[in-house]
Order: sequence, then C-alpha cells, then structure tokens
Amino acid sequence: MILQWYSLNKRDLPWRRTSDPYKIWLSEVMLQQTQVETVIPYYEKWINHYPTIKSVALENIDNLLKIWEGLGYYSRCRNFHEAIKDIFYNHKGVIPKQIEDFKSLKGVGVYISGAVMSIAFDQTHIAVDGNQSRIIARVLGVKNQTSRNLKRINNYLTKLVKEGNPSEINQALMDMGSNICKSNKVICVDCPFHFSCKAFQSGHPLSYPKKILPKTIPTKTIAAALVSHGDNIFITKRPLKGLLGGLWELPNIELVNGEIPEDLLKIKLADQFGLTIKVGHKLGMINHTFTHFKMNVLLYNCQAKDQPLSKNTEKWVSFSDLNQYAFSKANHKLFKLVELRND
DNA sequence: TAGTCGTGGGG
DNA sequence: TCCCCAAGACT
Repeated sequence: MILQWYSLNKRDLPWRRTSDPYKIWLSEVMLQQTQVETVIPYYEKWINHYPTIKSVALENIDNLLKIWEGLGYYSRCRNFHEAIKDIFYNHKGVIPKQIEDFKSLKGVGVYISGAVMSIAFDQTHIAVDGNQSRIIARVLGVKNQTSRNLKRINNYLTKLVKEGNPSEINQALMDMGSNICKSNKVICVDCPFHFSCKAFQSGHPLSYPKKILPKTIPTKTIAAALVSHGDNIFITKRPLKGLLGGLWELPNIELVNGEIPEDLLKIKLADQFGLTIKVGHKLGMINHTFTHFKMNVLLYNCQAKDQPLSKNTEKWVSFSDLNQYAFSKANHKLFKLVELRND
C-alpha cells in the first residue's frame, strides 16, 4: 500500500538521483530542521564544489562555512567536516556500513544513521524523523510523547521496514509527512493508512500528537560597530563552538541595562581588540530572530586611529572583499543598512 | 533532560 | 506583523 502510494507520489529530488552514500548523507545533514526547497540550491552548490569525500576532507572549515552561509545551524557543517576527515584519515575514505560505527561519527545521530544506512545501503533500519513520528502517532492515536509511546511508534515502524524495502518505506513516509500528513494540514482520503488510522477515526486528526506549547523568548539589545580606517573595515571571527560558530561579524556588545552604546563600544573595542576608535553617528537598526531569542542591533559608524591586529581571528578588509567571508544573516542586514545609506 | 542551535516560507 | 513550522544532534 505505502509503496504503491510512493510510486505515484515520489518527489524528484537531487539526492534521490544518486546512490552515493556521501551525497545522501550530506542531504540528510542539510535537511535537519530545514525545508527541502531551501536545501536544494545549497546541496547543488556543495556537490559542485566538493563532489567527493576527499575534496571535503582536504578543505578548510572557513571555505566550507562560506558554502553553508545562510543555511543556519552551522555546527552541522563543522561536525560534517570532522566526520568526513575522520573517514578519510581513519577509515580509508570509506563510509562505515555498520550502523554503530557510522553513528559514532560527529553529527550523526539516531535519525541520520538509520536514514543513510537504509537509503544508501538498503539496510533494515528505521529513520524516525518528525514526519515518521507524527504519522505513526496519528495511526496509533497517540497524543503524548511519553517514552512508552515513543517505543510503540518505534516498534510499529520496525515492523513496517521489516516487511521489505526499508529505503523506499522510509522515504515514502517522509513524502507522506510533507504532502498529506502535515503538522497543521491533512488529506486523509489520499493516505494509504487512513482505514486503520486512529486519528482519522477520531475525526480530529490534527490533535495528534499533542502540540507542545512554545515558551516566550527574550529580546536582547546589541550595539555593533562599523569600524573604518581608510577603505578598510574591521571584522572578527566568532569562536568555533556555540552560536554562529566560526562565522565572521562586526564587533558588537550587548547592552544590558541602559548603558550608553557609544561609551560601551569605545571601552569594549579597546579592551577586546586594542582598537582606538571615535564613535560617530548611528547608521540604523535591524531586528533578527533566532530560535531562542530576538535581538535589536544598533549599528554605529566608527573611525579607527590605526589598524592593529592581535589575532588571526581579526581582519581589516575592504567593503568589496566582504563576500569572501561567511557572515550570519543579521550581519548581512547590517551591511544592507550601510549600502542603503551610500546609495 | 531541557536548552541550545538559524533561517525562510506560509498562514 | 506575528507565529508556527521544517528529513535533529549535542550537551
């Protein structure tokens, strides 16, 4: 039933035109919490630049992040790079076919290990993502994400993939989840499961599984500095771990309780970078929302006395050379602010 | 285990 | 404009 549905409704996606486990793995990494349409151009660009495991292993993280720029969740890129290097240097460049070995690689968790082993190697493993858990929760009439219910869902899926063709079954469930059994919209009449689906029988399929109520997120206010010296501006690289790890940015500081941005910038930039600056007028303000906080960023035009460099995580670059570095979306909004003023 | 970690599309 | 959501992993 489900395979018949898949043969009629299968999406034609770039990573479905290959059997290369490296490419299938890359697609799974990019698709984490990210929509298919968003991923496609990033996937194509990455594969064009890095068609093989070796090409990734020999590349440096800055250039990989430049390809990843704008896709978000940047630790995925770094973890993938680490895993690929691990394979190149410690596994003779061959992706492990034992799921335990594969799952021990950085950034490879329960879902991706099952997905790659089943899709690329036809192994009998489940690949429980948001789609699969939602669909089966509805089939079983499960509302709460208790550990008992998660086991029931896993058992149901395990039985399903054991009936044959785990690769197609796993991908079919993903397409069902994105087409007919979405979080806030269902087309039950088109679903191969609907005769036995408890959520469908209840008449309220959307109430399965129960939604988790979102918590309110804080708003931060940040002052950023466009520090110029001649034709160059000052940028700095964020630490590899944590938020936007490894990306470049304009120097900035959070305003905690009514501090005066001009004063704080002058002190902090001297402190952190040895920069002696004159803070000029405000260039504008941008808003940006992350998963767990919002921020308002005030941008100030600043002039530096000279161009000191104390670390390799600091650079003076011309405005036209900024595109060689990976920046977060918020920084691009700041750059746009500057361009608009110069027009 | 609950927080952390981005961004863009669509209602 | 705001809010939910989209093929999770790590700590």
